[in-house]
Amino acid sequence: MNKPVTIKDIARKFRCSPSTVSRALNNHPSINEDTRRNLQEYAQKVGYQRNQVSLNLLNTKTASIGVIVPTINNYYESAIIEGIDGVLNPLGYTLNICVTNEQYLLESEYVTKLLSNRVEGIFLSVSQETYDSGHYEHLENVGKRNLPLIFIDRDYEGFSAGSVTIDDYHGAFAAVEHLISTGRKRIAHLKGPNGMAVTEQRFRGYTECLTKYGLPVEEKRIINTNFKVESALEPTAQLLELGQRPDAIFGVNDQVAIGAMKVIREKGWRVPEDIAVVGFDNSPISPYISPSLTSVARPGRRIGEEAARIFLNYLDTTTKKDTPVHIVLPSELIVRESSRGI
Amino acid sequence: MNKPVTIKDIARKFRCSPSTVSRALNNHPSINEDTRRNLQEYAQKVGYQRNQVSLNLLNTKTASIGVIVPTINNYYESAIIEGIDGVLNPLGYTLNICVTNEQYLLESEYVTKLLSNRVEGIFLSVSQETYDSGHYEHLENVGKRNLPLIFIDRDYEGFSAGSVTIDDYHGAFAAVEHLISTGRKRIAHLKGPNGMAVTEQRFRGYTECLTKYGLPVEEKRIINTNFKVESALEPTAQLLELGQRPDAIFGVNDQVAIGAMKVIREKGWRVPEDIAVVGFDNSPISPYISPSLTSVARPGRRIGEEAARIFLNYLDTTTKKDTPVHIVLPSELIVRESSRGI
DNA sequence: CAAAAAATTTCAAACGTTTGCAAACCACAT
DNA sequence: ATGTGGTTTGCAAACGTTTGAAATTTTTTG
Repeated sequence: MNKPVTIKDIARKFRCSPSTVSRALNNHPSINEDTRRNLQEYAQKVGYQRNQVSLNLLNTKTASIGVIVPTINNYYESAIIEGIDGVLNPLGYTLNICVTNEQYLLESEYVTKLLSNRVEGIFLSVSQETYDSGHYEHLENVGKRNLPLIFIDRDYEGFSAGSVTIDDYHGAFAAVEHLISTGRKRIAHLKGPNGMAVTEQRFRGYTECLTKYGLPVEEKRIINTNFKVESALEPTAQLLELGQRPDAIFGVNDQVAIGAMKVIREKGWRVPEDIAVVGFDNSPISPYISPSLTSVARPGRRIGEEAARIFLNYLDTTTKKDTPVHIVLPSELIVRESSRGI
Repeated sequence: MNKPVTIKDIARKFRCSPSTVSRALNNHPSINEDTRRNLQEYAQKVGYQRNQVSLNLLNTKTASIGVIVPTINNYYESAIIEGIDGVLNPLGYTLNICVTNEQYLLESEYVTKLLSNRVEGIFLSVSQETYDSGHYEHLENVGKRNLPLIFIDRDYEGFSAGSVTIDDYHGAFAAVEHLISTGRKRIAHLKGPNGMAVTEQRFRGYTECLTKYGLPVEEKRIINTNFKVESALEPTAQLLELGQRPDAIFGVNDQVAIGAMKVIREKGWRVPEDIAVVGFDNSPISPYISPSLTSVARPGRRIGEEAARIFLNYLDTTTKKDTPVHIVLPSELIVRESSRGI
């Protein structure tokens, strides 16, 4: 690992000042044509790369922004990141992606690290632990710096900042309404972990829809999962053993719905004839599994894009930023085979 | 967006020198106990965050490393990243993730950017365009700097550097051998894009296995896809219309295999009775779709971890680094319903 | 009380680059 | 020779931090 060539090295070699080298490499007009060519050729030859770190220090800006997410191992999350990247990368920004694994401690450390690295904005999808604990001290310094902070996907009520989320409530409502409209009456819900906004919003959509149509909200038809496919297996088995077997299952996401479908079939029931299944996320394979999965689509990429635009607005000092912008994107029910009418 | 508080600001406030503040905040022993406490309290109060950028410049090191991948929107790729992160993050490194979208130009720009940002190593999963073009000029400066460079997942023969790949050849071989052992004779292959190492290795495993068992390699049973589920639909339909209909399909990845299964069933055939299907990747849902998908598991996380270890070895100057380390991890066939014996 | 020792603080340089301003150089006309 | 104007180059400061060595203050000791 060699030391990188610096402007000073080149200056020494050519017995000129660093300023001259700097200007030559930047095509400054007041540099002699020959000097410029020689210096540029030499720089090229020795593989000179301008030290961006020093520039960042000089300009007290870094053109980098932090993105903190619970996981990237997931279609939806990575679509969000692609959305942010798609808008900000062409503008010269570098993304600093941090994966918290749903841990408060990591989230907190990452915030500090990003602040310390002088990112110009932070996009944060709050971790589950952070939700549970209700902490937001780790965001205090972000507030003190008044650094652009945008919550993505998961809003965090305790803290005033911009946010882009999707309308989980209406998405869930639509899903359940659809199940009711196809004649289902005993609709179970495989819920996410308690306390998380996504979880609770969808849950609320579920319960309020049932209530609206005069159906009872039965506690025994509501079981928690952790979003993963494995976590749906045992709960689904339980549901199937209820005296009043559900005739539909609404999963908090596609993973859970897929897990439920597997168990249903293993126990000898049919989807959708005996039990309809609806998921959430519209993950890329949902149209291709069998039966294809009815699901609520979340525009992941657009969340990222909108969040990036909010960020860019923050920078625009002409706009007042006193009132944080909240954008709620609509979700869309996509009906497929797994919930066909009976 | 306020200017961050600096050590100088604090020094001015307390009418002392920046050195004192620096030492106080770093708990240097030669600082008076009271001074230290006062300064620390004040720093805390105003939300001082040490400027890592200036430190990076001072120390000419950044503790950050670049990761360039074609996409993160994919279980396997993101597992690799998690593997790298898992090893390097606890050691204080920051990952700088760059997504090329399979474009040479972006890959090239990212290399420059990372070099310019003085990352201490680069993990590169070469983009498809780079493969196609055979370019590697964008890596020249990495070579000149003698910066640790590790190819992940996709090796790049034109350039001498460490690499961690998986044994695609034997994985594919095992998959096809398994199909043959269950009595299949007309095994088709949904191939990836031509020219990519993964594609060609798996293809070689496919052809050589057929040959070994005395089966003909029929061109009309081999069709290209682009890894995505949609790109398998039309090709599968074609396969089904062959006079000699295939009795098995080996997909270059799970996505493609899932697409194939869908078309097979839509056309009225059964999986695995009429046509067996095998994928590659062992993606998390493969056990849960119906029929569950036989697939070759690639240890994505381990690739990342091993790559990180190679990187750490580079740093260890005691080891000679003249001969780049190449690690090939085994892949493992996982048999499920989609290829049950007839 | 002076001198020595210890404790605490400051100075200055360094990391690599850019940039306003001053200085040097050149050619040419007076 | 002197002045003018233009071209080219160099100086020095700045960004924020750390750190060895020097300087200052305080404490201890004889």
